Amino acid sequence: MARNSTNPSWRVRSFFKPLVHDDFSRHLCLPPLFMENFNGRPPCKCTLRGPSGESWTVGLEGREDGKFFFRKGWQNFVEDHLLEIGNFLVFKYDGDTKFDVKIYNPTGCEKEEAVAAKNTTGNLASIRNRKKSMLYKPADVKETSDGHIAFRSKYKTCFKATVPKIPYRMTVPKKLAVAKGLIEKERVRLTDPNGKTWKVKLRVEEIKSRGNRLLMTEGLLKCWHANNISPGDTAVFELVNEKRSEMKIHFFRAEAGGKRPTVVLELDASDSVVEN
DNA sequence: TCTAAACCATGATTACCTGG
DNA sequence: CCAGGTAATCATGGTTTAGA
Repeated sequence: MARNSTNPSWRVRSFFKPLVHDDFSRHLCLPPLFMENFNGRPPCKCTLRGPSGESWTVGLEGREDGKFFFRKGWQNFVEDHLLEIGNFLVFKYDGDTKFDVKIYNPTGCEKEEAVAAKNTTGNLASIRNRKKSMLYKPADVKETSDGHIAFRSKYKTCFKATVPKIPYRMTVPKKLAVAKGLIEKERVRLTDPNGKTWKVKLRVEEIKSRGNRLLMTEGLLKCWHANNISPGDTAVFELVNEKRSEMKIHFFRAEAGGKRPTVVLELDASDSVVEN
């Protein structure tokens, strides 16, 4: 049966999906009523046209319970548009195999980063990572006349720390950890300057009747190794997404003699800068 | 042997209290 | 209100232990 826009049997042409569960990154369930349009013969591949006008090919797979999901390729769409819980997607169907997708923030406004998304399907993961990294607002880093490094973040929250002698643990400043809810999280995702992401475990350590501290542990060492980072180097963490505990990390290496670089943090929208 | 957790020690900083 | 003393909290890192 030809599916086209003039087919009067198409009752449901569009639908919306709020992203409320954290499994959205693997698949997205389509509304059963919308699927009834296909009379049991849905296409196995669809094209999603994002807000940028670029297209992504996504598999449409059925499950035994009769539900249908965007599956194969969907993850690319999610990553390229930096989709996150709270985003609101509107799908408009052309009656054939194409969907126009609009993406909105919880504020009700269209998501800016999504408008800028470019399709890289089929390219290497590193290209995807690099592109993702570039979608973060770049920090303004300048060397001052007295040899210091002025780091101006476009995000509200950042902190700097020296990579400790015992490199597989690092303290997250207490105030920030509590204020930003990190103390209740199990993991953070760090994006290094190459755009590669690292899942790092968070662990609250009790300090014998003296309160506690939040440590980044498992996974941290791999990130240091991959970036050739050693104890004494300075790392700056920007909290780029509070809900998803995503941080972008910047490195400033110590000089050969072990002299640490002096990094001064500044913020555009003053919230919390923590200097250790 | 390496990584990571658990526990401990210490110095620095911050918060709080009190007397003038 | 302020200065000084004290207690509480925090950051850092060392040691020991466990598990892969």
